[in-house]
Amino acid sequence: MKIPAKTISRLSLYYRYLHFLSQQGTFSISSKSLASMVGLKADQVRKDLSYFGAFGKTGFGYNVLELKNALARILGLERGRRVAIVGMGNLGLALVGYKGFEVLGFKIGAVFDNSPNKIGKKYRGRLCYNVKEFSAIAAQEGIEMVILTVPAEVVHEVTGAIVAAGIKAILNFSPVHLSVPKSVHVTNVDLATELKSLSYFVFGQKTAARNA
Amino acid sequence: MKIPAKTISRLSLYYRYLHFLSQQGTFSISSKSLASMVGLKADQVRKDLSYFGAFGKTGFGYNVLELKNALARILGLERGRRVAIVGMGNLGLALVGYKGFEVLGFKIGAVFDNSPNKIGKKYRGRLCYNVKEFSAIAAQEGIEMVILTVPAEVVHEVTGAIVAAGIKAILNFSPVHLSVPKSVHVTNVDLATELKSLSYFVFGQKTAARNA
DNA sequence: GCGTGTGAAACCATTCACAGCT
DNA sequence: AGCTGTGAATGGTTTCACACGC
Repeated sequence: MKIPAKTISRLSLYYRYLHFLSQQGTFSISSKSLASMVGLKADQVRKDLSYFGAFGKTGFGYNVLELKNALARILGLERGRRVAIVGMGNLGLALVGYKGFEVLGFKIGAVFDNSPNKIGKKYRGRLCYNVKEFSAIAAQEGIEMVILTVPAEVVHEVTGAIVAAGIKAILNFSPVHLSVPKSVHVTNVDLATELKSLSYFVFGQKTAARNA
Repeated sequence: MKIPAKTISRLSLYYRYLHFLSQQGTFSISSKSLASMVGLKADQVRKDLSYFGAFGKTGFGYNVLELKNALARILGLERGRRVAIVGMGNLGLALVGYKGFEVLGFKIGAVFDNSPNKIGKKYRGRLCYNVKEFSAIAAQEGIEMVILTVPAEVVHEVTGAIVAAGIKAILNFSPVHLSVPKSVHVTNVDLATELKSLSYFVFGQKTAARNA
């Protein structure tokens, strides 16, 4: 069966709320309550889960811990993945300190930059390596995923090195399209684009004059 | 005609590349070349544009500057929108310094926090205000959009203040669902969720055992 | 020939509605 | 009674394919 990509990102969302609920000691939850927490309909939650199996008990709901563990398995989170951040500019720096990653099982295993000012310095306790050494350090540190926060000018070069090192997952914050082999998964997070879309919904004009 | 939300985010993307092309002095471009820059098919580009009019010349392509200006009009970017950042933690701090916003016509008009340690300090030249004064300062500074980077615990309270101040556009980085009136547009950027989705595509298992 | 604009077709995702279990 | 799991229906988006203009 073909599973929609949107289903996957919703599963990630559910996982976060289940994590929270399990910390609260909540034992069970219905699709309806879970849905209202994340701002969706109960149908959607059940359909999403149904792609992967039947996790609930009829007339009862879901066991929070069981469902959380099932989602961890599905999402590949059973063991903490080691992540590198490449590019110690503003954004990279902020992400090194972002607690949301560690809580959910990701470990920042190494950070990289190309500037002599930054290489060798420590950021939140992590030594910054030369991006030229990426392949060696990534292997040594068991890096499996990369968060890419470098400026547009060096994206292609850096991406080449990351792909060559065998990394298959890149979360790309730089505002350019990455060309990578199909076997490498890229998710783009584009802050300026998000703002522009938002601008349309509030201020944009729904139609434009035909060109003269 | 109903315009897909996805079309809008792609228009934002096209805009960025057109901006770049116009700086290079490129005069015209075909849907095919534009598509290859952003990693899409030419059909998609043409279809997206066709919702708003006919901007191209048959057998020739699009005039870069004309198309860029048309998109600016459509997206509501003709004049710089003033944006506030609420929450001067790691991420908020990084975003104050993020150049991508200013380049594309957004202005960081004010920054806010609730901590006495931060209120009154300057961040990248911008005075940090008490979030309690949000309404007054936002009016004074002509704030039209908000980037929300506060911790989960205070999200509801802060969101209430933002909505009460009449803001209609929120870019939410906090990992909780915002409940706001339908007239307020929220776009969520959830970094941990993006990483988890990525994890699925690389490490996740496509099916799970039925529950025992 | 090259490249746009656009209906029509194909594809994908969400919502509905209900059977079935506890 | 309450809630899940899922086929069927609906709705939305992308891709196709072709008429038309330069």
